[in-house]
This record gives sequence, structure tokens and C-alpha cells, in this order.
Amino acid sequence: MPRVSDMKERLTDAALDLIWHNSYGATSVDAICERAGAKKGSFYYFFKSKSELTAAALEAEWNKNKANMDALFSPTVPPLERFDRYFDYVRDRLAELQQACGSILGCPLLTIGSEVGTQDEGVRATVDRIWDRKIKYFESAIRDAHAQGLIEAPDPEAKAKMLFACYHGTLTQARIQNDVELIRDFKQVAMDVLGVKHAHATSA
Amino acid sequence: MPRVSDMKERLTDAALDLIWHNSYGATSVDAICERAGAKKGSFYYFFKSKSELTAAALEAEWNKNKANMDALFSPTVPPLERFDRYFDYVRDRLAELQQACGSILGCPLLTIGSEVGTQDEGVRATVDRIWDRKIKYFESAIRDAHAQGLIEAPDPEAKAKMLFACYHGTLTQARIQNDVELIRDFKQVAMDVLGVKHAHATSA
DNA sequence: AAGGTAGTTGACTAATCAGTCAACGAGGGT
DNA sequence: ACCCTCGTTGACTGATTAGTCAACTACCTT
Repeated sequence: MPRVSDMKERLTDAALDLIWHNSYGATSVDAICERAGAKKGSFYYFFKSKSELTAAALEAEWNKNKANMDALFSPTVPPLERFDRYFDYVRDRLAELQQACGSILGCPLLTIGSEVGTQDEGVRATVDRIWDRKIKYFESAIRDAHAQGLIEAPDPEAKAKMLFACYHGTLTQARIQNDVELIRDFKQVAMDVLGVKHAHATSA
Repeated sequence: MPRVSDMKERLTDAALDLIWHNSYGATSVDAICERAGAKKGSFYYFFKSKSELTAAALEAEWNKNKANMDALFSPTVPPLERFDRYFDYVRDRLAELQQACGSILGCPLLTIGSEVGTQDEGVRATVDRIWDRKIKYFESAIRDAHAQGLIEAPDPEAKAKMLFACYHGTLTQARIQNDVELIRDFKQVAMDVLGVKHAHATSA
């Protein structure tokens, strides 16, 4: 057996998978262990509770995705196009996962945050922290778009927050109705929320 | 003991309360019984499972709120004002509940739907059904606004769906961050999504 | 090659879970 | 006064839950 173990990562991967597919409450420590190929004792060697593992799993997921997000929201990309690329990317990824598991899964941050936010401050704070980091991509793109005169957005932070919330509402509706197309339709809504100037036709 | 019992209603009330405050997974049948002042046997006399009770609780909540929704979205009210009143109403109600329980609770439909949607088809279908009914209020207001030339919305159903999704995203963000003010800010976003014609200033 | 340490094991609690059941109670209809 | 039935009771089951623990293993350092 290797001196440096990959068990911690196997556990966070398994946890995020199961919680994202099902829910926090419906995912037992036993199930996580089974999927990770770990025994109970190993679990509690690395994490002192299911709650702490969940927070760790969310952070691990963030770290995995960060480089990707950096690329999608690269300042070299025209600001409004960054949103387009991001929304397309998420939709494609969720469609892929749907092929594999039958369900549109939405965003784990929202799903988990909404479920345990009022009961588990540790997980809630983690969701909040990562949420803020992701909003920064939106905020920066909005500020750039404003600077280029593409939109009128004197308060990029507020606008980013709102767009982020709307996007997650759409992802969640897609999860509940198991319909990926809502995410495609959102791209126009995003332009409306951003107030893209040359958009006269608000629907289409 | 009364021939006609109010136990069924006590159980649905207790269930919705607990599930809304916490979550479906974190709410046990025992806890529901305790709050309703019922014994286990009574519970399973009225409902054959926790899942069935949850669906019934959501329907009961809908029935309680329907008259109120009808009033808020009365055709006698100017269409865009209906949204204003509705958003204010929900914000006030959530702020009230926050006083009582310390948390912004968001919308139980989304919270429950997002949590159990992939695992419990009965509850998911119930959420979906009620969701559709509520969207009809939006749809009708949008159609009226379009007819009056206040907005450009050739597809009121799609627009209503999108606005509803955005609104629920905002409610959920408010729940996760325990911040009611997001709901106030949403009113401007709603106007953007609707594409209200005389809105040049998209933020402020 | 000796020992320390990072990691692993599986059996073990004690609590809680959803759901069952046979027996009981109190009205209302006749 | 009768029974019938709607509603109630609480003890029960068996599975599952999160979390504990002392013993064990294999590698790395020295």
C-alpha cells in the first residue's frame, strides 16, 4: 500500500457524486465509503464528520474546476462572449451527465446550500465562500462590458449577484423538470438582465 | 373526541413547517408526529408514507394560498403592478418568518423539489404541478402587459417560465445567505427580464 | 534493520429511522 | 340500545444511521 494515499480524494469524489445525484440527507456515510472503497475507520481518519467531508468535497470540486473557469472567463475573451461560453459549457456538461445518470443535476452549490443552509453553518459558509468566488468571474466580465460600452452597469457587483441568482434558479428548474433546454433559453435572459444595449427584441 | 378529526391538517401543517425550515431529509416522521401531537399510528392511518404526506402538504399549502394569489394577480390590477405586489408580499412574509425563526426560508417548492426531485417521483410531480399553476399567474400578467404595449413578449409562456426561474433563484440565494434584501433588488431585475420598454436605466 | 508514522481495518455502540399491527375508543346511524 | 366505522393508541420490528476504537500494516527515515 502506497505511503501517500489517494483515499481522501476518493472520499470527496464519492461524496460529491452521491450528494449531487441524490441529496445530502439521502447520502449516508456508509454509501460514501462503499463507493470510495473505504472502510468506516478510514473515513473518520480523514474527516471528523459527514458535514466536514461535504465542505471538503465542495472545496475540492472548486479546485478541480478553477483552471477551467479561468479559461472560460479569460480577459482575452470579449466580456459578453465569456457568459455565452460559460453557459454553453455548463449546459453541455449537464447534458453529458444526464446521458450517464438520467437526470439534469443542476448546481451542487445551490442544491446543497439550499438543503443544509439553515442547519449546518459549516457547509453553509463553505457554499457561500465558493459562491462568492464564482460571482467574481461574472462581476469582472460585467465591469469589462460596461467599460466597453456594451452594457450600462454602474454596480457590477450587484448585477453579478443577480445574474448569478437567476442562472442558478434556471439550473434548479432544469433539475426539477429534468429539462436541459431551459439552460439554452437562459442565454437570452442573461442578455436582458445584463441590459445589452442593442437588444430590441427581448424574446425570440 | 370529535367525529371529524383535524389531525390530517395538523400533520400536513407540521410537515411543511419542519421540512421548510430544515429539509426533507432532516425531517423525521417522529418529529412531524410530535409537532402535530399525533402518534405514529395516526400518521400511517392518514398517509402511507413520508413521501405521500409531503405531496399532500404541498397541495394543502397551495390550497391555503390560492385565494391570496388570485387577489394579488387579479386582472383588475395593472399587469406590471401585479408583479410588484407579489414580490413585496413574498418579501414581507419571508421577513416575518425570519423574525420568528431566524432564517430566510425561500420557497418550499424549490427547496423540496431540488432536494428530492431525482429520488422521489411522486413529490417531484407534485412540485411540478403546483409550479405550473403558479407560473400561470405570471403568464397571464405578461400576456396582459404585452397586449397593453408595456412590454414586448410574443411568447408569454416561455417568458413566465424564465422569470419564475430567476425569481426562485433569488429566493434561494436569499435563503443560503440569509439576506432578505436580495428579494427587494429583484424587482428591478424582473423589469429587465420582462423587457419593460421605458426602462433605460437598467441598474440603480 | 529498527522504529516511527501515515494509513487501514472491521467489529462495535447507541440512537434513530420508517413503517406495522392488533387492540381500543367514541360518535353517529338505525 | 345496538353496532359500525372513523379515528386513535403505543408497543413493536428490523434496518440503517453516525460515529468510536484498539489493533494492525506497510512504508519512509535514520
